[in-house]
Amino acid sequence: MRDSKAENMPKAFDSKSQEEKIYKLWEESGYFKPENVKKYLEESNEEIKRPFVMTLPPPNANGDLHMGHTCGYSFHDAMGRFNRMTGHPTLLIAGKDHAGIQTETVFTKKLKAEGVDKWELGRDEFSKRCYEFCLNAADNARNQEKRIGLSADWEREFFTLDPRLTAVVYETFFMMYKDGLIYRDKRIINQCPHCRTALADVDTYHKEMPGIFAYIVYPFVDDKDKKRAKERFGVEGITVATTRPETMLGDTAVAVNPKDDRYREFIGHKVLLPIADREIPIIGEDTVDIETGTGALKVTPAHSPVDFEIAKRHNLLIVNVINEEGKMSGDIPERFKGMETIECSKALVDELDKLGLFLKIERIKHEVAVCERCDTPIQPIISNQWYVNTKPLAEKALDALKNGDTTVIPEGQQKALTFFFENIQPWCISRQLWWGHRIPIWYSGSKELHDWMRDNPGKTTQDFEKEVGKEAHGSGKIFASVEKPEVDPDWNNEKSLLFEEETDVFDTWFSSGQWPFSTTTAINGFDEYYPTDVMVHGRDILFWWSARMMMLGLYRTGKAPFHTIFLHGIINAPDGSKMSKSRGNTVSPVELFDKYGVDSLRLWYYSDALPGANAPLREEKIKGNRNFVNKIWNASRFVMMNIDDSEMEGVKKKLEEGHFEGGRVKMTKEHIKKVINYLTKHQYNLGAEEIREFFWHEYCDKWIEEVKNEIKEEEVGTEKRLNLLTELVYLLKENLKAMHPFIPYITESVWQELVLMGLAEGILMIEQIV
RNA sequence: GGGCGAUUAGCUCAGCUGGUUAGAGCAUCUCGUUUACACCGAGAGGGUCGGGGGUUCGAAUCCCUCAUCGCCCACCA
Repeated sequence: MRDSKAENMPKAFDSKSQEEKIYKLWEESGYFKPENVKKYLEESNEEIKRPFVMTLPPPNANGDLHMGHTCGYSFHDAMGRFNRMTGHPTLLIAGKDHAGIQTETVFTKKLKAEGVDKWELGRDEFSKRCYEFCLNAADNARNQEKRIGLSADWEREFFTLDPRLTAVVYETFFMMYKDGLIYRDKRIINQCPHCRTALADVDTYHKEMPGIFAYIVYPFVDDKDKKRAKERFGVEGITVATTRPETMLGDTAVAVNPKDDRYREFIGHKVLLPIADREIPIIGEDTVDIETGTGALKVTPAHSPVDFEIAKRHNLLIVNVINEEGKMSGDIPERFKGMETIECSKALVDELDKLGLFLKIERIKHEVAVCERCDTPIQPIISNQWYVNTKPLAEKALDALKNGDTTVIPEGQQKALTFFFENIQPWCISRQLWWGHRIPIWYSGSKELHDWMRDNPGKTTQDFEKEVGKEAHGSGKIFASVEKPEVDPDWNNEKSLLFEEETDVFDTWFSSGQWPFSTTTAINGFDEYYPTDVMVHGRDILFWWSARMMMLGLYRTGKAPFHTIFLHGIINAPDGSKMSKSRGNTVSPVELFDKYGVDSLRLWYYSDALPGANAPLREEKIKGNRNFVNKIWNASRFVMMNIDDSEMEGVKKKLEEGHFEGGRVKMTKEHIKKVINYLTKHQYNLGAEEIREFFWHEYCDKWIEEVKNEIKEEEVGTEKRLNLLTELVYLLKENLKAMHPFIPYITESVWQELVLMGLAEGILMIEQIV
């Protein structure tokens, strides 16, 4: 250990070595656990308030933290530390996310590099190895969380696939299934041909891409119609315009607006779908825009959500022509089968041109939905998936927002969330992946049988056998259960009973949407720690995450999972653009930790990453904060240095007696009151400004300078000197407490220096701000 | 198309429910200090608070309107 003399303190605050040392001290103190905080409060006769609890967003287990993560954790930690220092046994639950699609992709690549094929390995072994991979890889992210100073209870950290959480997630699923809130449905879904899975709407985003607008003639069947069309339109049919010619093979109608004079008389008549040679009707639909294209809309129910709705209204056939891989398939001419959609589009245009049915092509730019993970344009296809009926859940969430059980900061985002809940759509929760929580469903007979029975209401398993040509080995009913069911009461058949297990996994958000109650339940602390207090994350995942947590939390517990959603700002690149790996403009937080120290970065987050704001990275500001942190170090060093060895006992005694009054004390007390107020109201920018302003310009620039002059003339050991020095120490300690939630490392480092000199005790982290 | 937000000093931003000469950090300039700290101190310059209109004794703050920018949601044959 270093000599406790202040003269031996280094002239500049060495953040890196101190951070390591101090974090270890905190961790070993045990005060990251609420039980120990409680014990401490009891022993020191402090008031014990209700627990303060936050469940933290789990970052990807195999990734690095980015500037957004560390921003969030800076806010979590400030809230946690503030509450811990004001009488609340505080629990921060951290986690690591299994991150479905992303991890499956990464791990598959990793296996490949090792010469292992995922399909040969098989699903169970893959999952087992991937689980281990995640657990091992999690150290990296965890160390980065610790580095930012996060005072989480690491003994209660969770991996999102932890069996204890899975149990809760399954329980929720069974309840919802029983309540009819979860159902299987055949709808248009967003299929990512690359990831080969269904995606929820929120998992896609829109991107402007070049495209085509092709005009194609669908000739009339009836000669009279042909003649009339020829007179009117110059061609013997009705012309449709489309951006995706390949979908025409799945057309089952042409829709026109009944108000459209050009086409009204043809409603109910038939055209011949070229190439497919299928007669399809002209139907009247008010939703068709007369102005767009030719005013005649080709209807492809299987591959367009809008067309699907039209088809439902008009009882149209649904013809699937694109499969899960984005390739042409189904009831189409052989020559197109297996083609990529673009290839097929070209081939069709060529053929149509030869038939004289292709009029023209326009080059356009349009917004295309693409997969959030891989940027591949999504294919809308018809598919059987699992859904959550979100309507009733959203209503409860809306109530919670309206009656103030949950408040969103900033206010504008509360409106956005309200709007989201008011217009909520069914939530597709099944994903065709291996990595995740397998949906606990067993199909009696087979999945195919079940889906066929749903498609053909009123028909029997015998009909299935006849029409599909496969044997039925079950009733087609569904059993929600983790373990394979033993019997199917509806199966009284001499044929053997077989069960097929659902292979799909849950959307990650279905499990992470239960985070506040799944984690508190898993630590047997639900009664004590739920509902939690504040949920902190970036506003980019408000609908994905907090919205789901509210719905599922209210459903399971009847209580909103948190009273406040605090959405910190988004950190952008210095030029104001989004940080992204593909742009190559990301900055690693670790780099900034090393360069300026953690406290400096934290302080910058508090002042710039405000709710509702976009914060372009400003290194000069972080540098300025570094200077402030160093100022604290040196001011403290100076105070300590000025106490002569012979005066030490006197100062200690006066500190213990604790009679402090006068202008400086009064001002400091008012200052601390302000800081508490700012922290209570989540105004971290004002808090950060306040502590900086006060410590630097009041404590350092005025008071220390004044005292410096006043003691210059004094003999060592006089009462006046002792009083002045003791007051400075006292005020320093009070300031350190108030500053600790913002900049924990420097304040604790100084506190520990004071401890070495016998001017303070214990650990600052647990000191109570009065 | 719908929603949300922004526009204040050279730059990045504060400024809560309207109230004395509009603030901070960084940058710039002047002076000082080298036994707490040059990652320092004292001080200075710099803004008709996007335009226009209104409410008010009083508006950066409330209302209307226009302009520009950003984000989100939905759709696009």
